[in-house]
Amino acid sequence: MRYSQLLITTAKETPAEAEVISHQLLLRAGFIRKLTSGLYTYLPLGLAALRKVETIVRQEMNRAGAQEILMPMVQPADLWEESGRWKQYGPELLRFKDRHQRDCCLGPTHEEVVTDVARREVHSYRQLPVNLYQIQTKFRDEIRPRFGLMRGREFVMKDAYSFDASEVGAEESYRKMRDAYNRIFKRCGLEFRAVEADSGSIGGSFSHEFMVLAKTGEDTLVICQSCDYAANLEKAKAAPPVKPESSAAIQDCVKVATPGLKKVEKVAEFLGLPAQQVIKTMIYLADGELVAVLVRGDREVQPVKLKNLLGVTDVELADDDTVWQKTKLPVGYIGPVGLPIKFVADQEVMLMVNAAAGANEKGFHLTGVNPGRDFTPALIGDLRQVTADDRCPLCGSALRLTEGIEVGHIFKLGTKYSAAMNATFQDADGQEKIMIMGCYGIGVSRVVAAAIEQNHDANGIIFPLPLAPMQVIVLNLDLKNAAVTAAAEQLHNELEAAGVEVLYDDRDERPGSKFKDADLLGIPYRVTVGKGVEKDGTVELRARRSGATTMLPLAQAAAEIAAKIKAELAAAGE
RNA sequence: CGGGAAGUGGCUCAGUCUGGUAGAGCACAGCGUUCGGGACGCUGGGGCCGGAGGUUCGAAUCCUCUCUUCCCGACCA
Repeated sequence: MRYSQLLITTAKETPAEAEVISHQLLLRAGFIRKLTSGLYTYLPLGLAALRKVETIVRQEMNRAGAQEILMPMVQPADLWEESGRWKQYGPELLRFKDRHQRDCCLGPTHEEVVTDVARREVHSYRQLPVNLYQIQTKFRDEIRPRFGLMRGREFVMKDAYSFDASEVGAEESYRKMRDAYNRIFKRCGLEFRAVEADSGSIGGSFSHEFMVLAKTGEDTLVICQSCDYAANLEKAKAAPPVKPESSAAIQDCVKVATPGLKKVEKVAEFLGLPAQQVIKTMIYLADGELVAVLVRGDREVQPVKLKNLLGVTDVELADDDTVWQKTKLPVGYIGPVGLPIKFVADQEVMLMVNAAAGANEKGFHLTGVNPGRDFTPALIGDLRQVTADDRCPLCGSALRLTEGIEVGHIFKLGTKYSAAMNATFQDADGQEKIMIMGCYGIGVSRVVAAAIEQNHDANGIIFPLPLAPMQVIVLNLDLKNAAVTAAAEQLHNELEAAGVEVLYDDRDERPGSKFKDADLLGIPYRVTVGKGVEKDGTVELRARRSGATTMLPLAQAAAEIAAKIKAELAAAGE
């Protein structure tokens, strides 16, 4: 490919609209252009990088036994009515009417359509298991698209769906996908972790997220320093609480005036107790109903855990006015003793002895509060957020918190959709049974952004070789010099003939501009053809990541580079 | 949707406070000098200053409304 004929404009300056590095570099390097909020055009090199990810994903999905199909992006409301999601799904689902006034939507995901495919096509256990996938543009009308390709409204996703005849089979399908995902992200050359995750609104019994480690990640991961435990902070289990030495005698409940002291720290200080001796009572709205949540004073409530314990679809912190209007309870002085609304407790709270808590009366707290004797929660569970000070729930070692970008998510769905939509098959025993499903997504376009977040320097992108839109860039430093130009053209041709993806910079630009652009684009190998060719017949090979340079004789250059690339891709798992 | 910021050639911005009819750098086109880490000179094309209304002799600038974009929160690949 000749640079002079490629549709690309690079920019020295960072566009004002881009905040994160991948967005900035994708724009500066001329890979993408914004149409409007959350919608991007992929220019040739941006598309080339996207295709690299698609190809790896496709190869590994096929290798894992999945079959590629392509489903419509426009979907009829009827199917969504069947699954119950027409009502459940929020405004993120873009709905519209066609000319016959039929309700439709743009597919944000394809459980409904694929389940419809399965129930029409699959009738016998002999046809199972089957795993169907597609690579397609999804549309989600995000509340706040941001960070360029990281969270667009339109994005390219690989979504796969497995159908099995039995639980055992479904678990096997899940395991296969998990293995495939590990291979995919390894082949992409990314540093990533598979973590235990919340299964969210898609529902189902368990799931893993694949996280690319990068500072700009929107998620926080909890990773064990010594064993394999890794989880999303939303889901990370707190190590089981240990019962403290109960040398102190059980005290009686005493009401103490604590005027103006609403914060746990203030109350603790006033009472001369550590914060962990205070019961913190938070009031949440769970699907619109007020629920109090008890955690130790030095802990934070993890809303996702709360949502799961309560079995509701949405929880949010209730504001003070709402609480007062509905219950006449003064926020800051609320506690479990005699609390008139439903309340639940973190498991740690149940081990507290002689704790302090709000008295449900403005300006007063109670001391000597003891769980069991003084209050009984409706539910008890792990509700608090894990911190860096916690220990691994599996092995007890230290934990590390780190940021990650979610690039893949796999779920064991069970029969949520197949039951609702009546996707059944006849089993070997002649019985009609419901298929067991799993679903598996990869944010293909997000992988491109994540790769850049993880691989860049002050000069631009540093693509891992398997994802690079071009593997080599050949710079002709002196177009007017016949010998140099002849050498550069020859190298370009030989590399292409050897199956290398090469961009030939034949622009009439000064060397400095060419070097800068080559760095910005992140092409892994750069070959500079300049005076050296005339002097001693050599060209300079430079690795983008390490900056290491080697001089190669022109005659062998193409063959050596081609071999190097082949070897490197093989090492990456191709 | 709540909170914050910003809209001026393709990009980065100045000009707005104190109204007088639009500028710089980059990019683009031409010519010349340059040529191994984003050169320089000259010339040129390109902007109804996001939109609508208002105030005024006169509005990029003041007022009102509106649209859009970006950032922080709840959702998610």
